[in-house]
Amino acid sequence: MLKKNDVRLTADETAALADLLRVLGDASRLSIVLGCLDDEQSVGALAAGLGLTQSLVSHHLRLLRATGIVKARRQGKQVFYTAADVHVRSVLHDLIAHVLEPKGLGGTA
Amino acid sequence: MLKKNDVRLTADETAALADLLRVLGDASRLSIVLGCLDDEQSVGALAAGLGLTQSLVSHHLRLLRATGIVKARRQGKQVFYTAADVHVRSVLHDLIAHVLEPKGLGGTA
DNA sequence: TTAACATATGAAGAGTTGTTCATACGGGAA
DNA sequence: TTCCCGTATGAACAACTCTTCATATGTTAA
Repeated sequence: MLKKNDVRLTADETAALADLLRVLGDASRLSIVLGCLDDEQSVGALAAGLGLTQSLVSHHLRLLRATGIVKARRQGKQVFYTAADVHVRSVLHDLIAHVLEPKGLGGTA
Repeated sequence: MLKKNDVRLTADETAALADLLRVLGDASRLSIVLGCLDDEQSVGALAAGLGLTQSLVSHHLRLLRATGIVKARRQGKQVFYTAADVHVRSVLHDLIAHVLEPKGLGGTA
């Protein structure tokens, strides 16, 4: 059982979490992650579907993969990306759920 | 009931979520938020407790407040900050829980 | 009023980052 | 082999951000 107000993370844990959040904290990158969160998507499909350059999507995917957010699978000429594991999906789904709630976060106030 | 793989956010919602994550995606700022997540803390107490400059903490708190992550209450000379609402606490606690799980996110792979 | 304390703010610089362009790599088809 | 398609990579630049320093604002006490 975990007491609610026990939020002490070590400096390293805090830094790691901050890194994760920073990587997700870009609109292009976040849309890429969401675009392949529950289904595999090729680089080209992501680029076309999001209206982004193929080069840009590839650059972002490299960082996302290096951070462990996304994993790749090659099939012929194409490379398919999706969430790296169930943790990533869970975290993102939770975040989305919170954002979609009434009086969501990130208000202009 | 929400189907699991329905993660379509509008462009605005995606941008808003990315903004929130970007603001949280800095180690200093994240530590400040965690430092006053469940209890009110004065600026000076946060600075001292985290080993950060008072000026830096104040700068970060301004951004955190502008983003709706934190709220302020003045009492005499001091200003006490804490999480803006239950949403923020919930999101952060969820994130921490996920990070603390075995084989957590943000691996070096 | 003056003085001391707590916080906020502005300017400035070093470092980082997102994007674009051009090009290279790699795989499949002919 | 050559050609085309899909993806990755490197360079370069503008834009942004974190931090520090100095100073201003606001509050309480004397």
